[in-house]
Amino acid sequence: MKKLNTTHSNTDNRKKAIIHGALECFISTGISETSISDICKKSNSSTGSLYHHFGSKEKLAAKVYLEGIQDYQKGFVHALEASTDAKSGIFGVIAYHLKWVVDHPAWAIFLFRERHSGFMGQSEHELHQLNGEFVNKISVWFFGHVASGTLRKLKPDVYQPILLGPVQEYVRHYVSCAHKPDIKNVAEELALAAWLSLGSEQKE
Amino acid sequence: MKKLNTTHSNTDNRKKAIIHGALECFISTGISETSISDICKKSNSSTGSLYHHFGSKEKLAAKVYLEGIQDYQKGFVHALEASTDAKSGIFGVIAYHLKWVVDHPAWAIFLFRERHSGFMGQSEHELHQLNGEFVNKISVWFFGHVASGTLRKLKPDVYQPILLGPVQEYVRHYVSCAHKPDIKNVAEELALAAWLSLGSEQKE
Amino acid sequence: MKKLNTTHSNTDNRKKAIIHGALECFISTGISETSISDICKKSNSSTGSLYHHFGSKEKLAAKVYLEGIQDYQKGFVHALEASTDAKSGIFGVIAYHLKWVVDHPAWAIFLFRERHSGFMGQSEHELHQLNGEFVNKISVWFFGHVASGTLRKLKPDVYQPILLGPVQEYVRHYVSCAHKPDIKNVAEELALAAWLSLGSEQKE
Amino acid sequence: MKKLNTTHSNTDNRKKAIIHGALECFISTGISETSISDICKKSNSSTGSLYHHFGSKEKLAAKVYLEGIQDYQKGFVHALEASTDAKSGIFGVIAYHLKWVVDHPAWAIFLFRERHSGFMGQSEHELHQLNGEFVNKISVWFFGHVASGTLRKLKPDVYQPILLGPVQEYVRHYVSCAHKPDIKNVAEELALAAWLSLGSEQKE
DNA sequence: GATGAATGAGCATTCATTCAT
DNA sequence: CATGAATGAATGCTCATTCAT
Repeated sequence: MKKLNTTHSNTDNRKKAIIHGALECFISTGISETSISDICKKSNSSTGSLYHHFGSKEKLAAKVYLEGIQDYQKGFVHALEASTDAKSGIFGVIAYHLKWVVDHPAWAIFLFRERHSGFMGQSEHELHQLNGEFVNKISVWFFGHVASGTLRKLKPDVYQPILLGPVQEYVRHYVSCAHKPDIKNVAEELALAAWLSLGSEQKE
Repeated sequence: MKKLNTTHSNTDNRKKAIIHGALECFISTGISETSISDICKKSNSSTGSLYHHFGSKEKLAAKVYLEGIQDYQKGFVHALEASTDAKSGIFGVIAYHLKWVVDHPAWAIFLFRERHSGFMGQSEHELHQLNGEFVNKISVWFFGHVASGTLRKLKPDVYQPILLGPVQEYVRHYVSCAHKPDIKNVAEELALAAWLSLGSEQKE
Repeated sequence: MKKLNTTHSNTDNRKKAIIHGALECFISTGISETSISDICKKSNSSTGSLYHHFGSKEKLAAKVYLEGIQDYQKGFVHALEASTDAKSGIFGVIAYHLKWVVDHPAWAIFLFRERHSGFMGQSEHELHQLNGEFVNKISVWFFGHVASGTLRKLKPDVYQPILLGPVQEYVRHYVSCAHKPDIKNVAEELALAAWLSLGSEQKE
Repeated sequence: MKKLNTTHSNTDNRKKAIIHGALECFISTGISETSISDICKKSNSSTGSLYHHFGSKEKLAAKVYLEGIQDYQKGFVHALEASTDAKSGIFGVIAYHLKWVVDHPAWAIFLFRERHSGFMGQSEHELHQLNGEFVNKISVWFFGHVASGTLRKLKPDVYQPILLGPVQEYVRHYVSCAHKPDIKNVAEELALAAWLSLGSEQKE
């Protein structure tokens, strides 16, 4: 009478359905504006079930956020660390960022459209840890290339803005409208821009 | 015989108080998370008064937003159009942006921390018009300098991200923590980065 | 400098405008559902003015009601007392009722569509007195004709319902829809019905 | 294994309690003047529960109305159609009407004291359908007896007013005061009145 | 008399969360 | 684990009324 051998139980499917339902709701109406009942309808689950699996709206939102950012960051770091030199690293991560956005449109909207302070609640710790490691790895990479002279020496705070600010800004706009970007060419131009700003070949 | 010379009526003061109270609340807890009652407490006004003057929470939020963005954009365009050449224009607007953020910390948090789609409601039209003119003026400036060869020719969509993405990203971070930036030097570095990305002197 | 010789001052006009504005609002949305502000808009007056002249919403509603019912009752009693015999009295008041409804459509809706208990508040006394006299006069008329044998002897409570119930019911329906009745013929049929019910010629 | 044979679930009881609580409130203070909180107190339920089951105040009011009118109309039609001739039909429905009022005093006040246009909102359709069938059945009955010559031929619009106007008017008065009528005798007199007005035996 | 800003209690409704089944 | 009825605090908003000008 027991369920034998369902490797991925219904439980897992249910959880996934809720997470995706929540994501859909969050991006189409905002986190605060999404009610538990909205999520239940979208994911064909019951209030009780949702609470059984996630405990609270806040924890569910955090779960959604972490799920996405983890995937994003893992690929990002991989792209960076797989690079053979500074220039290819910069081109790599910009291309990666754009591709990730195109491949995960819902997550992209959720992660990059708004700030998420205040919604992480108890899970803020987990997020901070994640971000700490992420920033750390990026910094290590940067400092290595600054030390070797391939990247210009700047105030530590500006590396990430200069590297990612333009793509982020571009994506934020792309994500607000519904319009698909011509990734290939845009990636090239944005990456080149970052490289021109960060690389150390003398100019001025 | 009445009301001679009350330059700023109580009505105006009341409205300003409400707008500023709302701004304070919005940035410290978020728009959705701010209740009308919060705003009333903060601005020492009554529910009725708030509604008498603004009609709804949505319209109030829109008013707050428009008030801020109008001031920001006016100065921005001025800085751009006052520039004598492309390089000084770029350095000018970056410096302007950072200075505006430091001078109007609350507005900066409100305007630059989150997207505001969905909170403009009926006022979206007014905002679109405002943004339209703003983007237009910037485009005109850019195309002029591209035509004259001082700026590189790129896809139209990437100019603004490359110009402002880094400062925005920097500011977003600065605004999340509470830490005052070393504006002077940071402005210089961010402006130079933008110039290196956009200027047409051959490098690569 | 004083207003000389305005027989009907602006004050009177203002009061009339408010009463009629209120009546319009009351019949189109209901008393409770009509706000003071609605009435002000409809009558081009200010809140303050309305309160200056009428003191409260309740008193205004009462004034509107009394104004109407007084006019109605005066004509009714006149029609009754001017009659030469029972039959002509009955035909007279039924015709009067229908004509009054057609001539004062707004008042008719207001007076005959709903009960007005609870809205008279302090003015209930005035209304009771008015109704008392009205019912009294009708009763006197009835009893006279019962005594003289032209009208059947019935329980006192049923005379008015039998006399007016049908027209009231007819009017209530006519007033709910917007459809003009063929007064002439309908009046004849309804009056005859009342006469058949009340008159004493033997039948059954 | 669960819930065997709970004929009337708690849910049903809860709904009934709310409907009756609402009815009580509506007749004692009016629909608009009754607050949701009043109904909750009267019915020992919570706001949330009320909204869970009825969706809105308007829908609840409609439900209360429909519940009552359905019961009233069903019995009315039955009394009419069970009659063997015109006269017994008329006497039957008048008696039925009065008896129903006495047996369901709260419903009677609610149904017959005020017009309910405007409070049905979305449910107006359901009501119109109900009323349509009701009026239809009555008309069929009337036309049958007119055709066979037992009832006088009149304009279609006046049959119902003449038949029911007097009782309605009588009941409306009875319902405004709290005084119990001497049903038996009154029913007789009102029914006779209707019969005298409608029946075709020559008189005048 | 006229005006309309100000007040704050009150209202319908929503919603995260709990819990019995 | 799943369900959905129940809860009640909280929210945005309305409105009769007051009062300074």
